Amino acid sequence: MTGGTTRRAPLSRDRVLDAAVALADAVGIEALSMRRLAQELGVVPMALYKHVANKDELLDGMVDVVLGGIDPADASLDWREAVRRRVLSAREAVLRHPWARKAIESRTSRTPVVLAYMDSLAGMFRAGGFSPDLTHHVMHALGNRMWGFSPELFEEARDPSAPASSPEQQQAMAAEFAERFPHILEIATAATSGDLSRVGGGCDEQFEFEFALDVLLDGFERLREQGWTSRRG
Amino acid sequence: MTGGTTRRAPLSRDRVLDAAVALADAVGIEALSMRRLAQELGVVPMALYKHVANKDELLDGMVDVVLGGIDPADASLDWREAVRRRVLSAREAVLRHPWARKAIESRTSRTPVVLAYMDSLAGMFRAGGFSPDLTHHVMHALGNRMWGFSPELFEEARDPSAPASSPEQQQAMAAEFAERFPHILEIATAATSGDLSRVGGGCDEQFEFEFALDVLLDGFERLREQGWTSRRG
DNA sequence: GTTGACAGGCGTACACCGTACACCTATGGT
DNA sequence: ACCATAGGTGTACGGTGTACGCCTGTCAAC
Repeated sequence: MTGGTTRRAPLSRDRVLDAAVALADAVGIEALSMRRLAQELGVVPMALYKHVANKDELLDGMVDVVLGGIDPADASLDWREAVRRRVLSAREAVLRHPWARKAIESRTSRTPVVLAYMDSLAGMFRAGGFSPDLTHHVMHALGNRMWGFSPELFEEARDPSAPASSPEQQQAMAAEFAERFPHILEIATAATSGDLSRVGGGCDEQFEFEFALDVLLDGFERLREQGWTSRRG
Repeated sequence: MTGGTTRRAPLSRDRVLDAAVALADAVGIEALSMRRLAQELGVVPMALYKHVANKDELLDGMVDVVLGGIDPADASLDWREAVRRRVLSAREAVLRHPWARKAIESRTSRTPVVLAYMDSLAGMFRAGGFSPDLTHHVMHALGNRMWGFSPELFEEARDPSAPASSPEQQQAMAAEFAERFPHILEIATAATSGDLSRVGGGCDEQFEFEFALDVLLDGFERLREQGWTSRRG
């Protein structure tokens, strides 16, 4: 008899990918191993290789899953709002998974999902009156902003396992920091409205992201109006 | 007697770091292991641990070595040219080592070298009349452009080990591509002045980089003139 | 039915990784 | 002359990705 305990549902590429995403969400990308993933699926490690060629392909697939969460394009909007929303939607999708950023950065392959996203973005510029030439360059300029992140420069990465230091040590370190990196201290102060106890609390990354995005979009708009072209030489 | 063969020069943190950089240059960052590095230095793997705490610290140190190649700041320039040169110098330093980009992206720690670079950049904005507030936001906006790269979206990553496909297959793939990603095809055509055989040859990454950088710098300049402030609420 | 191909899960094995721990030894200050 | 110590050694452990061969349940063709 086959019954008793219901037979485990058979694996599939999608099931493997979904489980990998869930596992990475739970334990982090660096703790995601083929063995651990197999265990999670109640299966022997080598079974996974019937569904993904190797770990790199697994990671590519996981990225595709994340990117699948990006909102579809809305054709009724003007180019600027359309691009803005799409990029911010990508950001949301990526930030839903803490590991996604690193995974996207480390992958270099262009899967069809990635190409489709880039294509729709390029289409928005074209529909908005951008020349193919200008579209090409602004796509480059958007760079990884397309994916909804840029390195979080001021992220403190407060290490909770760091050894606790005495107040005097902290004070000494703060003093040295102020001397060596006065400008960083200054802008950190500005960012926290002078409340230096909040420095570790981080800035409003969403605000910073939109700030940079809008500076770029403003610039693009101006270039478009001017009929900018790269004819160089 | 100690002579005969001259005794191997003793290790030091700097010697380890330099050897690691050279090895990564030669064999790539993913083939850089503690064991391989030790072998290169004619030493047993564990000997390295007297000079670096672990592999992560080794990578941090390597990044610092690379960043050491950035030109010093020139105080005689106006802010815009100063920032521009410094960022482009960082780009040069990073691109000298093919692995550096990935290494910088994967590290999250702020070593003193990194902080010093950020601080000098912030100082340029401040000296150019940017408020601490605006300086903070433009630093964020520069994002990884600070490090001289952004994801090379159109880099073909032509895999030479890819199986050769027949002309018919290639044609079929091209046709499918044109149908699924028409806008990408269009801007690729623009980028190569219509010579599609050059599509894989890549764009002028340096041009694209400076394009984006200048759009940002233009935007920053305008915000500065307007006395922009983030007082939000 | 019977058969045979085959998709998919299993087990073993290998080479490699980072690094903890104990040990040895040459060096230099006292 | 002493001994602490910095720095190189050797062994060992638990992890990794994955090549290779086997076994089994499913299903189409006869």
